[in-house]
Amino acid sequence: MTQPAPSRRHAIADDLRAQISKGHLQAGVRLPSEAQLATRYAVSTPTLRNALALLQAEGLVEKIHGSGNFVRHPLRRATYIGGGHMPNAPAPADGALHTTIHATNLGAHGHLTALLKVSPRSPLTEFLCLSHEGKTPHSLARIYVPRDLAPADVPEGLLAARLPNLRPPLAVVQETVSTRLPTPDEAMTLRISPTLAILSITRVATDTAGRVVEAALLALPGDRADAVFTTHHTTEARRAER
Amino acid sequence: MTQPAPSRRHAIADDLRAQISKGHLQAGVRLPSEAQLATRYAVSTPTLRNALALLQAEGLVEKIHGSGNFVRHPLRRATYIGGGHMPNAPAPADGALHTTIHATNLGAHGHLTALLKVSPRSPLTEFLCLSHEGKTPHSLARIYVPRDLAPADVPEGLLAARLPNLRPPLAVVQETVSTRLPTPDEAMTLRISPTLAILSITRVATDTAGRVVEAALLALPGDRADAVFTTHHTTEARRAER
DNA sequence: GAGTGGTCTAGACCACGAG
DNA sequence: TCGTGGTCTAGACCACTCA
Repeated sequence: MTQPAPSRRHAIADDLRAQISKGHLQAGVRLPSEAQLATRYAVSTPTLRNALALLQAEGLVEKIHGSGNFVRHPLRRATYIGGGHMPNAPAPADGALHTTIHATNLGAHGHLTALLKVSPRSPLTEFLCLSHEGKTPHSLARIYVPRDLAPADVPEGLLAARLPNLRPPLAVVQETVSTRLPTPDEAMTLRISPTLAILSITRVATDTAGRVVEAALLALPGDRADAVFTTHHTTEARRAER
Repeated sequence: MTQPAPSRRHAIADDLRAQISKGHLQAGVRLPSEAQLATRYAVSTPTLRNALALLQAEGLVEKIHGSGNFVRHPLRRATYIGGGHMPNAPAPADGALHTTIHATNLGAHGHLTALLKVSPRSPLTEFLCLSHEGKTPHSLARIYVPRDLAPADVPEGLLAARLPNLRPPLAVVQETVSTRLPTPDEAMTLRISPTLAILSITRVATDTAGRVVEAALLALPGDRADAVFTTHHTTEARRAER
């Protein structure tokens, strides 16, 4: 009833998907060339490419121009833990996460002024954080901090270790989660297809005095990212809600 | 540097996008037919359709088979408030939300057994909730409750009013947010393109005795949905975290 | 340079929607 | 029925990767 279009590209995608999940096509292997696959399935090349585009949007296949189509490695899911505990990145399952951080000074502009509640061109420090698990990119974070709150003279090599400890006491952390297509930059950096949606998290941290001390823009690959938020309802909290 | 492919379809999409944002193409109007647009931009029909597909994936354009391409109405964003306060649906900006609920009895199976921590075929009640704001679908929720906790004899017409009040005291609410492509069903129901990612929220509510009293699977259109989670750090809570 | 994917064309045929 | 979008074809030409 809800299967009006068993089009060829879907049939081909289903077949390849099945072969991947059954292990006939193992992770990392190169698929036959598009021309060969088109011949095998007796379709034209655009149709076959259309089928591959479906798998690509699901994150099952990675296309590398001039080289071939590859079955992606099984996705270890990256879990972002909400609630303001994590400074910048999701925690990988096995802890083998490597983060590079690059700091830049700049002036507030655009959405940042609203997020941080500062005036335009007010001095900020941007931390650009890219996390890898092994060789695969795992998350991209842009963290903005008013410059007077930023660690001033920490060598870049030590930033990763120091950042988590440099934050003032927080009162409220608000995280807004949405999904969107990646910018070309983000797609390149995270090595995902430009057609694969990302999980976009905007985190605003406010200190006990009501000042915004951090705004973080996180981009997580949609094919392997979860964000988990746990709320504990104590009796008092439940009472307070009414 | 990051502009390697100013391909025609992107140029066309950019042009149409600009016309929409400038108001030259107003919300709700039908675009010229694909054949006419192809002639105007001097490209073939597949290329033009490719350009429209980009706008469709961004949620700017809605294609209606046999009828035409339409500029979508500006998206009032649907905001889901985390923390277990909302029974089933995001809150619309202006409160004009209409929800239809359909209840079904079924046995636990698949992921549901793990989510609800019950044995296979254990009796459940499913509430299928579809929320509309005006004529546009806003969210789709499938809520599963162990049958002995489900309201037994409430007429369906009253369910919407009763559901929020029927829940036992909660201890922990855990919400997992991810993004994925909609199933064909979901795309139909939410009236979104099958290529537009959705925000998928799995909410598991546990009562004070540690029993899972509800598992909810929510699907929100990715082009207009946000999920907001706010964490209040009291001094004691911060201390407890260490 | 050989082989791969990336883009595009010009046109065919089918399926859906509205009058 | 007619105009619309949906799918597909066969092949051209370009750009990238790797030996």
